[in-house]
Amino acid sequence: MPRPADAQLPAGARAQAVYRALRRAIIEQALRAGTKLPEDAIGERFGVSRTLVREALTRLAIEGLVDIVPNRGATVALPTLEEARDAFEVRRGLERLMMELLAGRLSPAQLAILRDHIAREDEARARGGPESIRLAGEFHLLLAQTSGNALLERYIGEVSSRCALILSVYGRPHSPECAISEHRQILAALENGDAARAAALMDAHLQAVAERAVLASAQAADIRTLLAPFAEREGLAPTPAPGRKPRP
Amino acid sequence: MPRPADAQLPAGARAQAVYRALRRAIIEQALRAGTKLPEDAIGERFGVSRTLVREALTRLAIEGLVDIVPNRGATVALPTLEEARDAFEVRRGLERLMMELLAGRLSPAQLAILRDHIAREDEARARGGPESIRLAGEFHLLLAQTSGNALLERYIGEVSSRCALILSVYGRPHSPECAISEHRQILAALENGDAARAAALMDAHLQAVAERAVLASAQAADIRTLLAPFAEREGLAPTPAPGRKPRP
DNA sequence: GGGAAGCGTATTGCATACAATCCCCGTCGA
DNA sequence: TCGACGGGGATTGTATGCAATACGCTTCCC
Repeated sequence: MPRPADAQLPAGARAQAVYRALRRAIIEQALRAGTKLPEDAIGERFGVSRTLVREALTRLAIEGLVDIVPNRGATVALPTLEEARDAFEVRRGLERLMMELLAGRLSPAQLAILRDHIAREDEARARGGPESIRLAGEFHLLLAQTSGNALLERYIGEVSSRCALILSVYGRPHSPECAISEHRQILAALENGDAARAAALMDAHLQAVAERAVLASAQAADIRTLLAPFAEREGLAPTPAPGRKPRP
Repeated sequence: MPRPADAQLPAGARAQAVYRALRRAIIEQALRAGTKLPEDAIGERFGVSRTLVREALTRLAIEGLVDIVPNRGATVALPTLEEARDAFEVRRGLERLMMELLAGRLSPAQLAILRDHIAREDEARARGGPESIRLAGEFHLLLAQTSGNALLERYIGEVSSRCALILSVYGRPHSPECAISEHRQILAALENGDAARAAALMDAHLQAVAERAVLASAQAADIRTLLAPFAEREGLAPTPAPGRKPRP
């Protein structure tokens, strides 16, 4: 049961609620990269003042999910290819560390939770839809939680969401980003306490995800695809749109 | 030349200025862990409204340099021993990654800058004073900048400042945190392109820093030392202070 | 017809006002 | 003497107002 709609949330929680709502909307691609995020409209929708919306947007900007240009407001971030590379590099470093911390230290209860999550990934994949993307990312976040290192958890969460955004820009639409079998293999290695193998698997896994998406688009000789993020960044639409209608 | 005092900074820059000022004050221990940070007083001192101060404090809270308790305001964070361990763990993961990225890729110009920085560390150490602490941390940040990975740079910066705060709580006062000779060795390994050796050196370096401080205090059987952060966190002073004077 | 300048509107940046909350401290009762 | 209770002051949480800036449109000139 979520919560009575008229109940006031405790102090400071409403800004965070806005933050989480926007964050999730971005990751699930309900708000596509480049979308403008006006403070008024968001505040109106959530029933809060611009102050709280600004706070949420600022946090998202720090995380790299939105771009804020002074006097011009916030938009859903459009990561460059360089930023994409950076994010995956850092992610690999963090997740390898995580494998070291986790290998051989998973309790049966933790194993059960992780296996259950993988099962839900399978379901979501079968059904299709945006949930699949989120769940795949959350597997990594769940591992981070299990590690017991709160800072690592925060960083993994940030970089994961950033990667999700990147995949939404450079990846093929709704393609299965994480091969779920790879998740299973990683979990097995962790269970066996084979830190080196887990790290190697994770490394390969992330490499594969990155390549399936970013490098794929970089290697695609199709100039239109390559230019897409730059065009959208400038607010340019492809030719089939002669006259822009502000709000359909 | 800094800037004419009456010149208005561009939009959005004043909040960042407050953020940087507070951040530096915390790292250099001008604001000790546990110190209260009232919005009014800070805003008055910097000539900005509470709005901007809040923005700065929020950012610092995200970074973990200040704690914000709803309705009770912000204080300079008092990291627990567990948070200290987490921070050093994550830092090791990030800096090992950084070594991989840097090994064998330093240009002569970059090498010169890094060597120059180490020289300045030596000077500051000789003179003593709080600058030494900041410079030691900035060596790592400088390496991150050199890596060309902006995200890594941000994370290393965050975790470094957090570690600096931790050392200010658990470390011996003004002890030389980073052995400068270790910085030299690391740089040499990077120059030679020996990624594995650089990573190992960095690992040992950070391990040493952590042990010189955190573990040292954890092993110290002196209960008073162990309890200090918890006491301060609760606003408790040791016995020699019978009546508290609010503002000397 | 194309481009530059000017105006009006929409939106942001920041400060401030008001309400809510908490803490300190004095008072009261056991 | 100790603890519970409650008022006053200080501080934060949030909304709103005003000024500044940028954008889109019209108009004007070449």
